[in-house]
Amino acid sequence: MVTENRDLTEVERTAEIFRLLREHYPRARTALKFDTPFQLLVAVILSAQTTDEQVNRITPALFARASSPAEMAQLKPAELERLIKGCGLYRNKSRFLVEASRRIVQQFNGRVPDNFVDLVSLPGVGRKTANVILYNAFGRPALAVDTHVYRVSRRLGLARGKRVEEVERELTARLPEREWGPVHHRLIAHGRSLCHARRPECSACFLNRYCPSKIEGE
DNA sequence: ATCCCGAGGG
DNA sequence: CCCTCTGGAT
Repeated sequence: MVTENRDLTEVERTAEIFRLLREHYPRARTALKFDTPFQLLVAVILSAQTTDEQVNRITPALFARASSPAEMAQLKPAELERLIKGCGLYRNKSRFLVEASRRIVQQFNGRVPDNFVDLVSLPGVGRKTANVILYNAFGRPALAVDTHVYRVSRRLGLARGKRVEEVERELTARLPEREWGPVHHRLIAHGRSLCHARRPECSACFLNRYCPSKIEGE
């Protein structure tokens, strides 16, 4: 109902962007396969610098061997590295998985914590991983800022801060809590399908009218 | 700021 | 060959 020929305000522009994202990615959700919070924790740690598809190829055999923190805590480093090879960064990830599993057993009675402070206290779990677990495993309001969310939201002018934590604050401030998780997945879907890191497909993008970073001819 | 690090795409 | 993929620790 924009009957006047005036520029949209910032609030109107961002609202329109979020609306179009919701319209184009109505069911965006994590592609990682998991049955329990612990399995999700493992999958998210493995997903660093790797595609979800690659993680899903590895986790079935891994979970068949160890699907609980108690079981994974006892795996020998060599065996675990073999199980997760193909994921990249496997030495770090192997160490994180064993150490985090031990801490979950010893300090949290074998249960993945459902709060941010305890989650980020686990080795290999940073802000992004903790927020992914809070939303996807426990249904808590959380907006994880990963490489896609960071890049896409800044290009669209939804956030301006340079630090990840600032971007997270700006995005959550613009949205009701129930939208935090869904928006995270929609921004990722958009980053993967059109708003690539290298050559964004601006001419094919349904948001290009509202995008301050639109590149002509792309 | 740098390191880790395999798989897949262009 | 180069780059990127839902990072975290030092």
